[in-house]
Amino acid sequence: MTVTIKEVAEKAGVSVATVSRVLNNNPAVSDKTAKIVRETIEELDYRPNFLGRNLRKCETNVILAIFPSSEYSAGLEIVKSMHETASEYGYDIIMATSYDNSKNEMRLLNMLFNRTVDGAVLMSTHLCADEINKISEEYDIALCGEKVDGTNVLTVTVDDVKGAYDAVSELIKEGHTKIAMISTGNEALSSLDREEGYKKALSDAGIEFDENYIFRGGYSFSDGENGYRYLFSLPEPPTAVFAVSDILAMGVAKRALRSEKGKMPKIIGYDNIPLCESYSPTISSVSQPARDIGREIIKKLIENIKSENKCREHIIMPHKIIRRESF
Amino acid sequence: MTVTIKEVAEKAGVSVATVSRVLNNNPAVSDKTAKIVRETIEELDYRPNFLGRNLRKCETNVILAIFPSSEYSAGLEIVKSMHETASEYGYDIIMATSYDNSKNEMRLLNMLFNRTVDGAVLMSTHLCADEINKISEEYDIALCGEKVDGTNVLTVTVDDVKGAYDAVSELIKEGHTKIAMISTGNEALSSLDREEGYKKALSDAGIEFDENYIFRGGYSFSDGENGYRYLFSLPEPPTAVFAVSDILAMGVAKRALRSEKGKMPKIIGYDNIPLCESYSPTISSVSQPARDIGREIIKKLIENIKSENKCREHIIMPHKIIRRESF
DNA sequence: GTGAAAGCGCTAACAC
DNA sequence: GTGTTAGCGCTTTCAC
Repeated sequence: MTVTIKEVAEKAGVSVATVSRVLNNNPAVSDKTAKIVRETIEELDYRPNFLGRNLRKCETNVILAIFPSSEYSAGLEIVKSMHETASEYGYDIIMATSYDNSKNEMRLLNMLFNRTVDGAVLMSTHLCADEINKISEEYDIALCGEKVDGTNVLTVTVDDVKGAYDAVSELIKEGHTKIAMISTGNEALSSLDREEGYKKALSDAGIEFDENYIFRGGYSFSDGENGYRYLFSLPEPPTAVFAVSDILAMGVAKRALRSEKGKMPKIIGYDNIPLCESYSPTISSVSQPARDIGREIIKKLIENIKSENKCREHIIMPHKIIRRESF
Repeated sequence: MTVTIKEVAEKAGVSVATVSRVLNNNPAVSDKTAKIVRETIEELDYRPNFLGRNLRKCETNVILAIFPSSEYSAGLEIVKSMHETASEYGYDIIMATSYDNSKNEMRLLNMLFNRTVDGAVLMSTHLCADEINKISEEYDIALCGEKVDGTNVLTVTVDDVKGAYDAVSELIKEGHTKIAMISTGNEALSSLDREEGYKKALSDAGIEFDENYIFRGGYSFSDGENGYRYLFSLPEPPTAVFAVSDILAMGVAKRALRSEKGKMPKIIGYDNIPLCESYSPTISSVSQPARDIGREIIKKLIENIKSENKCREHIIMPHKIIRRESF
């Protein structure tokens, strides 16, 4: 077993309370005593056991970010900024992945229930509103990037309806009328919102919505490729494509590049992951302000952790359309 | 405060010891008592506080994987498989990023020192051999993907010298003699090994090594692009390029595609990240067996955690050359 | 089969 | 300014 506070106290010839005071920078310790204690700590290479400390204080200064899948690269950007903000407050961020499995998600949330972490950020979730509300009665959680209807929990997102609306409107402004959409098949809430925005933009421009112009697959690159194959074998293929994620957009671009028919449709993705800038062609996208999202959510979550007065706002951050070669 | 074991005991009319036994499936409890206790737990929605539990048992069943940067996507593959293996043993994996900063790394390792986690896997590290050895005397850690010379710690890697050797040898076999390398500027140990393998392959084939043919930048896509710009403005540009990472290789490919001089060099990257398959052109690569690496390292690490008999082997997993369009 | 009680390492009243 | 002590929530030995 490792060295404990008691051993430090004995060796330094003081009580454990004094050692504890030194550890917590309590000013009520004389400089002389503090010096001796610090030297002893150094000498024994003592590290406080946080299990004891946390048990007593009922806090860990760690926040858990739960990812839906390891492919959610937009989330990594956000976590990076969460980390920076958390550092300022003396908190650490750890990540874990549920691999799109609600059982895993619950298991990870156990770290919250059993007080291994002080709070959790769900970067998209498979839980339903009731479950989320129940958890938030007793624990500090936040939703990031994706709101869940019917929840009353701190949430930071972009407006997905509006983001999609703006993206599609840009395409319309350029004269396109045959605009297809590539969405995800499941009930990912952000996808549904983006579909709504897509339809609204068409309708506001007086373009009739054609169900055949929506392809619903999964999240992956190859789903984008399949989307291309489907859409461009239609009798009247689209001239522009709006995809609910950048990876899907890249899949479309790749297939288009290789197709013999040649003509490259205009393409716009969503999330503006770093790779958009690097892909060939570079991919236009709807950008989430990752830095601001991460900062905002951690700031509010830590405030919630520290106070009885819980903020349950739904904060909407502004998005931006980034135009690159694909559009 | 949440409901505790004591309240469960009172409500169920038994002692805390009995509740604890039920929680731990101790067979010495009568079915009747167990049933009552379980019902009470359900009723009160009681969740054991792991801080108490862990403090007592001195274990948390959580392993921390420390990432060097959020761009290390090959690591995500490995963590996925670590997670699968850990689950079988009742362990959870959490991730955190040091953002290539050894101070952050040490801060994260505090979770190990203060017993918040039972073990840690360093997915590449900025610590030196002495520090690592010292930590491993008292705590269970493992190195993954990158060995550190002079350490005596459980390590699972591929043979980077041989991986690079094989990649370059393949290029030579195809008749190339002007083979450049794109490496990282810093002292990332795997990069150094890969440089060694590169040189050895050339020398074994009787090709003279030309320092001008090595470009050293960072890890990013744009470093790959810069590498291309540098190499292909040399009086005698190479005909093939070996890059120490797939992202770098993609940067080269993109610039090559856009260059007016037209000719695409043969390109091979390293790590075989999923994107290799999706990029345009698809990127040849040296593949690490991510699944096997993750499984092996977690299996051994958990064995170490549970036993006094520490395995400190350096396990080398086989690599594979994956040929795609870029080569 | 069950309960009482000690104790894991730490912090925070409360004394002095 | 420092020490004594209770107790955070849990497990486990030892009685019974």
